Amino acid sequence: MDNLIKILQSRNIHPSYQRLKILEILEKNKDHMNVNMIFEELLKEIPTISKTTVYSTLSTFAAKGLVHCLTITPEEMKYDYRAKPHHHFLCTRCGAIIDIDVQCPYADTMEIDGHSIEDIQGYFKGTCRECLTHNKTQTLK
Amino acid sequence: MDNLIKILQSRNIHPSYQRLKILEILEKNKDHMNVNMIFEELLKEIPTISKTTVYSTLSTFAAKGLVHCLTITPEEMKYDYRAKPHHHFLCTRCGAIIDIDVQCPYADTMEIDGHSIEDIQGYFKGTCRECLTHNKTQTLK
DNA sequence: TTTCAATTTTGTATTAAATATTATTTTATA
DNA sequence: TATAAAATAATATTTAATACAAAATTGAAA
Ligand SMILES: [Mn+2]
Ligand SMILES: [Mn+2]
Ligand SMILES: [Zn+2]
Ligand SMILES: [Zn+2]
Repeated sequence: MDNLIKILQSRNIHPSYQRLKILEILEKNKDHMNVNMIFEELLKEIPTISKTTVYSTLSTFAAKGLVHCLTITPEEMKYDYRAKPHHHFLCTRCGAIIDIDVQCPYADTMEIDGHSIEDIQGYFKGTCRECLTHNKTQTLK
Repeated sequence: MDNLIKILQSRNIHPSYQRLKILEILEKNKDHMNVNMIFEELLKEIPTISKTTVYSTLSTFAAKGLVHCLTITPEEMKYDYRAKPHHHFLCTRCGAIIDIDVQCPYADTMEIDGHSIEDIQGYFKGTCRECLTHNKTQTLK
């Protein structure tokens, strides 16, 4: 927990109880959670938590570079808490979002066609390995 | 217009008046329009057009591979009508979405980590060339 | 400690993209 | 022409995200 406090302080984010709990949840489930998943987890420990706080905290985290925002699905934002930049695969059958460690030739580039790059997101979409082998039928839009 | 009919027929899409007009708009403004932009354009020629029709038509076009769906912004879906696959740059200052012709090493790959790829989307985000030179101040979220 | 401003959290209301549902219109076919 | 299927339109609903204001908490000055 002391570790989490330092993480927030190093980014000039006041380590409130709510923010620490949200960071803890992101650390624990290193997946690609949406606001509702985080909110539901929080409810277990902070019954008074407000969804507005989750939105505002994630917005703060994103602004300070603590989390990355994924728009891989059109429904809602997914939040990624992982140090190394990486790409993602979205399975259109089961909805899984899988980390892809590709070596993007622009990963270390700060500029492209004269535009200054601050973030790179690579989205691969298709059918995941699991679904291919199990030959599942359900297909997401 | 005969050309547009053939495009739809070649993909087994019945060339209704509404669909042809939507395709025409997509051809004319080869940009990255959202449903509302297309709807507003349509209203000029088809005052009775329904937004539901725009949604359903674009959904059909996407299913048949006529358009590509971009989730580069979290607000709403953008539709891309261009033959060659390409990547995109989003300027977080002015909101411009610019085509990027990068040579992605996975562009011609159909598989990654055992997952079958059907679509690849590369999103670069930052400050566009225009904004850099004009040093504009407004910043989008 | 007390006071007070700034920050953070919460509750509520609102916005708007997207979908669902049903009715109407158009098209194709027997 | 009659009928079924497909496409369009109108309306209602859902829900992620934001806006706004009130309440609570924090931190520093007095
Ligand atoms: Mn990830
Ligand atoms: Mn494009
Ligand atoms: Zn899958
Ligand atoms: Zn710009």
